[in-house]
Amino acid sequence: LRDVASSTVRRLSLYLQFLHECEARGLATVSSGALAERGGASPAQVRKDLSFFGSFGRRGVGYSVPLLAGRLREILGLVRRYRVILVGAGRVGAALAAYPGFRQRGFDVVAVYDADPARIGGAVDGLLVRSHERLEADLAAERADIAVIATPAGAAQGVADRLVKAGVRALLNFAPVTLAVPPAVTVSDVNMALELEALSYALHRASPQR
Amino acid sequence: LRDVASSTVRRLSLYLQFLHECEARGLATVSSGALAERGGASPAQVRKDLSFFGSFGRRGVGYSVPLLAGRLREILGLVRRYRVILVGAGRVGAALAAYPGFRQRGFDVVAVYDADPARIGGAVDGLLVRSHERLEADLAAERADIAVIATPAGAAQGVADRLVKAGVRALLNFAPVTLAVPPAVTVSDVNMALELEALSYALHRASPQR
DNA sequence: GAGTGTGAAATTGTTCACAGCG
DNA sequence: CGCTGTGAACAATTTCACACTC
Repeated sequence: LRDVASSTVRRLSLYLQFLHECEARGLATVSSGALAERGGASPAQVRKDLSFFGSFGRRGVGYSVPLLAGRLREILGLVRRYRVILVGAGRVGAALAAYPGFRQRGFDVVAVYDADPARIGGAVDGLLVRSHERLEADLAAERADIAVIATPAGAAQGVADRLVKAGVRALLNFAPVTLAVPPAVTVSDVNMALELEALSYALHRASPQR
Repeated sequence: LRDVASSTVRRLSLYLQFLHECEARGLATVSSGALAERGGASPAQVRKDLSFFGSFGRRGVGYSVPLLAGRLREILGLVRRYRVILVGAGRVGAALAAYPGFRQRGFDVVAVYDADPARIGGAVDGLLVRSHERLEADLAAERADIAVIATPAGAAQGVADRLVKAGVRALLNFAPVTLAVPPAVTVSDVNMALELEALSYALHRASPQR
Protein backbone atom coordinates (compact mmCIF):
# COMPACT_ATOMS: atom_id res chain seq x y z
CA LEU A 1 0.00 0.00 0.00
CA ARG A 2 1.56 3.24 -1.19
CA ASP A 3 1.32 6.41 0.86
CA VAL A 4 -1.74 8.53 0.30
CA ALA A 5 -1.95 12.29 -0.15
CA SER A 6 -2.94 14.13 3.01
CA SER A 7 -5.82 15.71 1.09
CA THR A 8 -7.13 12.20 0.48
CA VAL A 9 -6.94 11.38 4.20
CA ARG A 10 -8.86 14.57 4.95
CA ARG A 11 -11.59 13.52 2.56
CA LEU A 12 -11.76 10.01 4.02
CA SER A 13 -12.46 11.65 7.40
CA LEU A 14 -15.24 13.71 5.84
CA TYR A 15 -16.76 10.63 4.23
CA LEU A 16 -16.72 8.88 7.60
CA GLN A 17 -18.37 11.89 9.24
CA PHE A 18 -21.17 11.63 6.69
CA LEU A 19 -21.46 7.85 7.09
CA HIS A 20 -22.06 8.36 10.82
CA GLU A 21 -25.09 10.45 9.93
CA CYS A 22 -26.27 7.78 7.49
CA GLU A 23 -25.87 5.12 10.20
CA ALA A 24 -27.93 7.24 12.57
CA ARG A 25 -30.64 7.53 9.92
CA GLY A 26 -30.53 3.78 9.28
CA LEU A 27 -29.59 4.01 5.59
CA ALA A 28 -28.22 0.74 4.21
CA THR A 29 -26.25 2.07 1.23
CA VAL A 30 -24.83 5.30 -0.19
CA SER A 31 -23.63 6.16 -3.67
CA SER A 32 -20.41 7.97 -4.50
CA GLY A 33 -22.59 10.90 -5.56
CA ALA A 34 -24.17 11.24 -2.10
CA LEU A 35 -20.78 10.96 -0.41
CA ALA A 36 -19.32 13.53 -2.78
CA GLU A 37 -21.94 16.15 -2.01
CA ARG A 38 -21.11 16.14 1.67
CA GLY A 39 -17.39 15.52 1.37
CA GLY A 40 -16.82 18.49 -0.91
CA ALA A 41 -15.60 16.35 -3.80
CA SER A 42 -16.77 14.90 -7.12
CA PRO A 43 -18.27 11.40 -7.38
CA ALA A 44 -15.24 10.29 -9.41
CA GLN A 45 -12.91 11.49 -6.69
CA VAL A 46 -14.81 9.60 -4.01
CA ARG A 47 -14.48 6.41 -6.02
CA LYS A 48 -10.80 7.03 -6.69
CA ASP A 49 -10.12 7.76 -3.01
CA LEU A 50 -11.83 4.56 -1.94
CA SER A 51 -10.46 2.36 -4.73
CA PHE A 52 -7.04 3.14 -3.35
CA PHE A 53 -7.70 0.80 -0.43
CA GLY A 54 -9.65 -1.87 -2.29
CA SER A 55 -13.08 -2.21 -3.84
CA PHE A 56 -15.86 -2.47 -1.33
CA GLY A 57 -18.79 -1.08 -3.28
CA ARG A 58 -21.43 -3.02 -5.21
CA ARG A 59 -21.89 -1.95 -8.80
CA GLY A 60 -25.33 -0.67 -9.55
CA VAL A 61 -26.03 -0.28 -5.83
CA GLY A 62 -23.40 1.76 -4.03
CA TYR A 63 -21.52 1.25 -0.80
CA SER A 64 -22.87 -0.56 2.26
CA VAL A 65 -22.96 2.09 5.00
CA PRO A 66 -21.83 -0.09 7.94
CA LEU A 67 -19.24 -1.92 5.86
CA LEU A 68 -17.67 1.23 4.44
CA ALA A 69 -17.75 2.98 7.81
CA GLY A 70 -15.98 0.03 9.40
CA ARG A 71 -13.39 -0.09 6.65
CA LEU A 72 -12.72 3.66 6.91
CA ARG A 73 -12.32 3.38 10.69
CA GLU A 74 -9.74 0.65 10.08
CA ILE A 75 -7.91 2.64 7.42
CA LEU A 76 -7.80 5.73 9.61
CA GLY A 77 -6.66 3.72 12.63
CA LEU A 78 -9.76 4.55 14.64
CA VAL A 79 -10.26 1.03 15.95
CA ARG A 80 -8.17 1.67 19.06
CA ARG A 81 -7.98 4.42 21.68
CA TYR A 82 -5.11 6.90 21.88
CA ARG A 83 -3.36 8.35 24.93
CA VAL A 84 -3.08 12.13 24.61
CA ILE A 85 -1.15 14.60 26.73
CA LEU A 86 -1.79 18.32 26.74
CA VAL A 87 1.04 20.82 27.14
CA GLY A 88 -0.11 24.31 28.13
CA ALA A 89 -3.01 24.87 30.51
CA GLY A 90 -3.86 28.43 29.49
CA ARG A 91 -7.01 29.58 27.76
CA VAL A 92 -6.73 27.26 24.78
CA GLY A 93 -5.45 24.33 26.81
CA ALA A 94 -8.27 24.57 29.35
CA ALA A 95 -10.87 24.74 26.59
CA LEU A 96 -9.34 21.65 24.93
CA ALA A 97 -9.19 19.66 28.17
CA ALA A 98 -12.92 20.29 28.64
CA TYR A 99 -13.75 19.41 25.02
CA PRO A 100 -15.86 16.22 25.01
CA GLY A 101 -15.08 15.51 21.33
CA PHE A 102 -11.69 14.06 22.24
CA ARG A 103 -12.99 11.20 24.36
CA GLN A 104 -15.97 10.63 22.07
CA ARG A 105 -13.63 9.98 19.16
CA GLY A 106 -11.29 7.66 21.01
CA PHE A 107 -8.68 10.15 22.24
CA ASP A 108 -8.14 10.14 26.03
CA VAL A 109 -6.43 13.13 27.61
CA VAL A 110 -4.35 11.48 30.34
CA ALA A 111 -2.20 14.38 31.61
CA VAL A 112 -1.88 18.17 31.47
CA TYR A 113 1.38 20.13 31.83
CA ASP A 114 2.26 23.80 32.24
CA ALA A 115 5.34 25.91 32.95
CA ASP A 116 3.59 28.58 35.06
CA PRO A 117 3.93 27.89 38.82
CA ALA A 118 0.61 29.67 39.37
CA ARG A 119 -1.14 26.98 37.32
CA ILE A 120 0.81 23.90 38.45
CA GLY A 121 -1.09 21.96 41.10
CA GLY A 122 -4.39 23.39 39.89
CA ALA A 123 -6.91 21.44 37.87
CA VAL A 124 -8.45 21.70 34.41
CA ASP A 125 -11.55 19.60 33.82
CA GLY A 126 -10.71 17.33 36.73
CA LEU A 127 -7.10 16.75 35.66
CA LEU A 128 -4.18 17.87 37.84
CA VAL A 129 -1.89 20.37 36.09
CA ARG A 130 1.67 19.03 36.37
CA SER A 131 4.99 20.79 36.05
CA HIS A 132 6.46 20.64 32.55
CA GLU A 133 9.67 19.39 34.21
CA ARG A 134 7.98 16.04 34.72
CA LEU A 135 7.31 15.54 30.98
CA GLU A 136 10.32 13.33 30.25
CA ALA A 137 10.00 11.18 33.36
CA ASP A 138 6.26 10.67 32.87
CA LEU A 139 6.66 9.77 29.19
CA ALA A 140 9.42 7.30 30.02
CA ALA A 141 7.12 5.61 32.54
CA GLU A 142 4.09 5.55 30.28
CA ARG A 143 4.05 6.45 26.60
CA ALA A 144 1.69 8.96 25.02
CA ASP A 145 0.57 8.55 21.42
CA ILE A 146 -0.24 12.18 20.74
CA ALA A 147 0.78 15.47 22.37
CA VAL A 148 -1.28 18.62 22.02
CA ILE A 149 0.80 21.81 22.08
CA ALA A 150 -1.21 24.74 23.46
CA THR A 151 1.65 26.91 24.71
CA PRO A 152 2.52 30.49 23.74
CA ALA A 153 4.18 30.73 20.31
CA GLY A 154 7.63 31.31 21.77
CA ALA A 155 7.63 28.09 23.81
CA ALA A 156 6.18 25.76 21.17
CA GLN A 157 9.33 24.69 19.32
CA GLY A 158 11.19 23.94 22.56
CA VAL A 159 8.31 21.83 23.83
CA ALA A 160 8.09 20.04 20.48
CA ASP A 161 11.80 19.20 20.61
CA ARG A 162 11.45 17.72 24.11
CA LEU A 163 8.36 15.70 23.14
CA VAL A 164 10.02 14.28 20.04
CA LYS A 165 13.11 13.36 22.05
CA ALA A 166 10.85 11.61 24.57
CA GLY A 167 9.39 9.48 21.77
CA VAL A 168 6.11 11.20 20.90
CA ARG A 169 5.46 10.78 17.20
CA ALA A 170 2.28 12.80 16.63
CA LEU A 171 1.74 16.46 17.54
CA LEU A 172 -1.39 18.58 17.37
CA ASN A 173 -0.10 22.15 17.32
CA PHE A 174 -2.24 25.12 18.32
CA ALA A 175 0.63 27.62 18.54
CA PRO A 176 0.88 30.01 15.58
CA VAL A 177 4.31 28.81 14.49
CA THR A 178 5.48 26.19 12.01
CA LEU A 179 7.20 23.44 13.98
CA ALA A 180 10.39 21.82 12.69
CA VAL A 181 10.37 18.08 13.44
CA PRO A 182 12.06 14.95 12.04
CA PRO A 183 10.25 13.26 9.14
CA ALA A 184 9.11 10.35 11.33
CA VAL A 185 7.00 12.75 13.39
CA THR A 186 3.61 13.94 12.13
CA VAL A 187 2.29 17.39 12.93
CA SER A 188 -1.26 18.64 12.47
CA ASP A 189 -1.70 22.38 12.81
CA VAL A 190 -4.77 24.21 14.01
CA ASN A 191 -3.87 27.80 13.23
CA MET A 192 -6.83 30.09 13.66
CA ALA A 193 -4.89 33.16 12.56
CA LEU A 194 -4.31 31.45 9.22
CA GLU A 195 -8.00 30.73 8.72
CA LEU A 196 -8.95 34.29 9.63
CA GLU A 197 -6.41 35.69 7.22
CA ALA A 198 -7.70 33.45 4.45
CA LEU A 199 -11.14 35.00 5.02
CA SER A 200 -9.64 38.47 5.17
CA TYR A 201 -7.91 37.81 1.85
CA ALA A 202 -11.11 36.56 0.22
CA LEU A 203 -13.11 39.59 1.42
CA HIS A 204 -10.35 41.94 0.31
CA ARG A 205 -10.28 40.35 -3.17
CA ALA A 206 -14.02 40.76 -3.52
CA SER A 207 -14.08 44.44 -2.57
CA PRO A 208 -10.59 45.92 -2.14
CA GLN A 209 -11.83 49.45 -1.60
CA ARG A 210 -13.10 49.01 1.96
CA LEU B 1 -4.26 39.93 -10.95
CA ARG B 2 -5.31 36.30 -11.35
CA ASP B 3 -6.73 34.36 -8.45
CA VAL B 4 -4.22 32.65 -6.23
CA ALA B 5 -4.31 29.11 -4.88
CA SER B 6 -5.52 28.86 -1.32
CA SER B 7 -2.31 27.01 -0.45
CA THR B 8 -0.41 30.10 -1.58
CA VAL B 9 -2.52 32.33 0.67
CA ARG B 10 -1.80 30.00 3.59
CA ARG B 11 1.91 30.34 2.97
CA LEU B 12 1.70 34.11 2.69
CA SER B 13 0.17 34.10 6.18
CA LEU B 14 3.03 31.96 7.45
CA TYR B 15 5.61 34.29 5.90
CA LEU B 16 3.92 37.22 7.59
CA GLN B 17 3.96 35.38 10.93
CA PHE B 18 7.70 34.94 10.55
CA LEU B 19 8.23 38.55 9.47
CA HIS B 20 6.57 39.69 12.70
CA GLU B 21 9.27 37.83 14.60
CA CYS B 22 11.95 39.39 12.41
CA GLU B 23 10.49 42.85 13.07
CA ALA B 24 10.55 42.17 16.81
CA ARG B 25 14.22 41.17 16.53
CA GLY B 26 14.99 44.27 14.48
CA LEU B 27 16.24 42.46 11.38
CA ALA B 28 16.34 44.67 8.29
CA THR B 29 16.21 42.01 5.57
CA VAL B 30 15.38 38.32 5.08
CA SER B 31 16.22 35.95 2.24
CA SER B 32 13.81 33.56 0.57
CA GLY B 33 15.79 30.76 2.22
CA ALA B 34 15.10 32.07 5.73
CA LEU B 35 11.43 32.59 4.94
CA ALA B 36 11.21 29.11 3.44
CA GLU B 37 12.55 27.39 6.54
CA ARG B 38 9.82 28.80 8.71
CA GLY B 39 7.04 28.78 6.14
CA GLY B 40 7.47 25.08 5.40
CA ALA B 41 8.35 25.68 1.77
CA SER B 42 11.36 25.78 -0.57
CA PRO B 43 13.21 29.04 -1.33
CA ALA B 44 12.03 28.82 -4.94
CA GLN B 45 8.45 28.53 -3.80
CA VAL B 46 8.76 31.58 -1.59
CA ARG B 47 10.06 33.60 -4.50
CA LYS B 48 7.33 32.30 -6.80
CA ASP B 49 4.62 33.06 -4.23
CA LEU B 50 5.85 36.61 -3.79
CA SER B 51 6.58 37.29 -7.47
CA PHE B 52 2.90 36.70 -8.07
CA PHE B 53 2.15 40.09 -6.55
CA GLY B 54 5.16 41.99 -7.89
CA SER B 55 8.88 42.05 -7.25
CA PHE B 56 9.79 43.68 -3.98
CA GLY B 57 13.09 42.01 -3.19
CA ARG B 58 16.59 43.29 -3.93
CA ARG B 59 18.85 40.91 -5.80
CA GLY B 60 21.88 39.87 -3.82
CA VAL B 61 20.30 41.20 -0.62
CA GLY B 62 16.87 39.74 0.03
CA TYR B 63 13.58 41.29 1.11
CA SER B 64 13.22 44.35 3.35
CA VAL B 65 11.41 43.09 6.45
CA PRO B 66 9.13 46.13 7.07
CA LEU B 67 8.44 46.60 3.35
CA LEU B 68 7.52 42.97 2.73
CA ALA B 69 5.46 42.77 5.93
CA GLY B 70 3.53 45.86 4.88
CA ARG B 71 2.97 44.51 1.40
CA LEU B 72 1.74 41.14 2.73
CA ARG B 73 -0.65 42.90 5.13
CA GLU B 74 -2.05 44.79 2.14
CA ILE B 75 -2.33 41.67 -0.01
CA LEU B 76 -4.07 39.75 2.77
CA GLY B 77 -6.42 42.66 3.47
CA LEU B 78 -5.13 43.12 7.00
CA VAL B 79 -4.98 46.91 6.80
CA ARG B 80 -8.52 47.32 8.11
CA ARG B 81 -10.52 45.87 11.00
CA TYR B 82 -13.31 43.33 10.56
CA ARG B 83 -16.65 43.04 12.35
CA VAL B 84 -17.19 39.46 13.52
CA ILE B 85 -20.29 37.83 14.98
CA LEU B 86 -20.26 34.57 16.85
CA VAL B 87 -23.12 32.09 16.59
CA GLY B 88 -23.19 29.50 19.38
CA ALA B 89 -22.24 30.36 22.94
CA GLY B 90 -21.45 26.84 24.14
CA ARG B 91 -18.05 25.52 25.14
CA VAL B 92 -16.31 26.35 21.88
CA GLY B 93 -18.11 29.66 21.42
CA ALA B 94 -17.26 30.86 24.92
CA ALA B 95 -13.61 29.94 24.47
CA LEU B 96 -13.52 31.82 21.16
CA ALA B 97 -15.19 34.93 22.59
CA ALA B 98 -12.50 35.06 25.26
CA TYR B 99 -9.66 34.49 22.79
CA PRO B 100 -7.51 37.65 22.64
CA GLY B 101 -5.99 36.67 19.29
CA PHE B 102 -9.08 37.89 17.44
CA ARG B 103 -8.83 41.51 18.52
CA GLN B 104 -5.04 41.49 18.31
CA ARG B 105 -5.24 40.59 14.64
CA GLY B 106 -7.89 43.11 13.72
CA PHE B 107 -11.03 41.02 14.15
CA ASP B 108 -13.58 42.52 16.56
CA VAL B 109 -16.27 40.23 17.96
CA VAL B 110 -19.29 42.54 18.09
CA ALA B 111 -22.12 40.16 18.97
CA VAL B 112 -22.82 36.65 20.26
CA TYR B 113 -25.95 34.58 19.49
CA ASP B 114 -27.38 31.32 20.79
CA ALA B 115 -30.58 29.29 20.45
CA ASP B 116 -30.67 27.99 24.04
CA PRO B 117 -32.98 30.08 26.28
CA ALA B 118 -30.80 29.15 29.26
CA ARG B 119 -27.87 30.98 27.67
CA ILE B 120 -29.69 33.95 26.13
CA GLY B 121 -29.36 37.03 28.30
CA GLY B 122 -26.18 35.71 29.88
CA ALA B 123 -22.72 36.98 29.03
CA VAL B 124 -19.56 35.53 27.51
CA ASP B 125 -16.42 37.60 27.95
CA GLY B 126 -18.44 40.73 28.64
CA LEU B 127 -20.71 40.32 25.62
CA LEU B 128 -24.47 39.81 26.01
CA VAL B 129 -25.68 36.54 24.49
CA ARG B 130 -28.58 37.40 22.15
CA SER B 131 -31.34 35.22 20.77
CA HIS B 132 -30.57 33.74 17.35
CA GLU B 133 -33.94 35.10 16.23
CA ARG B 134 -32.40 38.57 16.18
CA LEU B 135 -29.71 37.58 13.66
CA GLU B 136 -31.48 38.86 10.54
CA ALA B 137 -32.66 42.12 12.08
CA ASP B 138 -29.27 42.88 13.62
CA LEU B 139 -27.41 42.15 10.38
CA ALA B 140 -29.81 44.34 8.41
CA ALA B 141 -29.13 47.20 10.82
CA GLU B 142 -25.37 46.74 10.88
CA ARG B 143 -23.40 44.45 8.63
CA ALA B 144 -20.90 41.85 9.83
CA ASP B 145 -17.91 40.90 7.71
CA ILE B 146 -17.36 37.45 9.16
CA ALA B 147 -19.53 35.02 11.12
CA VAL B 148 -18.07 32.30 13.30
CA ILE B 149 -20.22 29.16 13.48
CA ALA B 150 -19.74 27.36 16.80
CA THR B 151 -23.06 25.52 16.98
CA PRO B 152 -23.70 21.78 17.27
CA ALA B 153 -23.17 19.93 13.98
CA GLY B 154 -26.88 19.54 13.32
CA ALA B 155 -27.59 23.27 13.46
CA ALA B 156 -24.62 24.50 11.44
CA GLN B 157 -26.01 24.28 7.89
CA GLY B 158 -29.24 26.02 8.87
CA VAL B 159 -27.33 28.83 10.54
CA ALA B 160 -25.04 29.13 7.52
CA ASP B 161 -28.03 29.43 5.19
CA ARG B 162 -29.51 32.23 7.29
CA LEU B 163 -26.19 34.08 7.51
CA VAL B 164 -25.63 33.88 3.76
CA LYS B 165 -29.15 35.11 3.10
CA ALA B 166 -28.48 38.03 5.45
CA GLY B 167 -25.44 39.00 3.39
CA VAL B 168 -22.49 37.55 5.31
CA ARG B 169 -19.83 36.50 2.83
CA ALA B 170 -17.18 34.87 5.04
CA LEU B 171 -17.73 32.02 7.49
CA LEU B 172 -15.36 30.45 9.99
CA ASN B 173 -16.85 27.04 10.70
CA PHE B 174 -16.05 25.05 13.84
CA ALA B 175 -18.86 22.51 13.41
CA PRO B 176 -17.72 19.10 12.12
CA VAL B 177 -19.75 19.26 8.93
CA THR B 178 -18.98 20.46 5.41
CA LEU B 179 -21.12 23.51 4.73
CA ALA B 180 -22.77 24.02 1.35
CA VAL B 181 -22.69 27.70 0.36
CA PRO B 182 -22.88 29.72 -2.87
CA PRO B 183 -19.53 30.32 -4.64
CA ALA B 184 -19.46 33.98 -3.60
CA VAL B 185 -19.21 32.95 0.04
CA THR B 186 -15.89 31.83 1.53
CA VAL B 187 -15.72 29.20 4.26
CA SER B 188 -12.72 28.38 6.43
CA ASP B 189 -13.04 25.20 8.44
CA VAL B 190 -11.46 24.44 11.77
CA ASN B 191 -12.23 20.76 12.17
CA MET B 192 -10.36 19.27 15.08
CA ALA B 193 -11.76 15.80 14.45
CA LEU B 194 -10.12 15.90 11.02
CA GLU B 195 -6.74 16.83 12.43
CA LEU B 196 -6.94 14.12 15.08
CA GLU B 197 -7.86 11.54 12.48
CA ALA B 198 -4.96 12.60 10.29
CA LEU B 199 -2.67 11.89 13.27
CA SER B 200 -4.43 8.61 13.96
CA TYR B 201 -3.91 7.62 10.31
CA ALA B 202 -0.21 8.50 10.44
CA LEU B 203 0.34 6.55 13.66
CA HIS B 204 -1.59 3.60 12.27
CA ARG B 205 0.50 3.60 9.06
CA ALA B 206 3.70 3.58 11.08
CA SER B 207 2.71 0.64 13.29
CA PRO B 208 -0.58 -0.96 12.22
CA GLN B 209 -0.37 -3.80 14.76
CA ARG B 210 -1.27 -1.80 17.87
C1' DG C 1 29.18 36.53 -4.97
C1' DA C 2 24.77 36.38 -3.18
C1' DG C 3 20.08 36.11 -3.92
C1' DT C 4 16.05 37.52 -6.72
C1' DG C 5 12.68 36.78 -10.73
C1' DT C 6 10.81 33.59 -14.00
C1' DG C 7 9.99 30.53 -17.99
C1' DA C 8 10.26 25.67 -18.71
C1' DA C 9 10.28 20.76 -16.82
C1' DA C 10 8.66 17.50 -13.52
C1' DT C 11 5.54 16.08 -10.46
C1' DT C 12 1.31 15.71 -8.24
C1' DG C 13 -3.59 15.73 -7.96
C1' DT C 14 -8.22 15.85 -10.32
C1' DT C 15 -11.53 14.91 -13.84
C1' DC C 16 -13.15 12.16 -17.77
C1' DA C 17 -14.96 8.36 -20.00
C1' DC C 18 -16.09 3.99 -20.39
C1' DA C 19 -15.64 -1.03 -19.56
C1' DG C 20 -17.57 -4.29 -16.34
C1' DC C 21 -20.51 -6.10 -12.85
C1' DG C 22 -24.70 -6.78 -10.01
C1' DC D 1 -30.02 -0.09 -16.30
C1' DG D 2 -27.26 2.10 -12.44
C1' DC D 3 -23.22 2.79 -10.32
C1' DT D 4 -18.61 1.17 -9.37
C1' DG D 5 -13.59 0.71 -10.62
C1' DT D 6 -9.80 2.45 -13.25
C1' DG D 7 -6.55 3.70 -16.93
C1' DA D 8 -5.83 7.62 -19.66
C1' DA D 9 -6.32 12.88 -20.45
C1' DC D 10 -6.05 17.00 -18.15
C1' DA D 11 -5.04 20.72 -14.86
C1' DA D 12 -2.74 22.58 -11.14
C1' DT D 13 1.29 23.08 -8.32
C1' DT D 14 6.02 22.50 -7.19
C1' DT D 15 10.78 22.27 -8.41
C1' DC D 16 14.60 23.32 -11.38
C1' DA D 17 17.82 26.09 -13.68
C1' DC D 18 19.68 30.04 -15.01
C1' DA D 19 19.68 34.91 -16.59
C1' DC D 20 19.97 39.06 -14.27
C1' DT D 21 20.80 42.70 -10.76
C1' DC D 22 22.76 44.69 -6.73
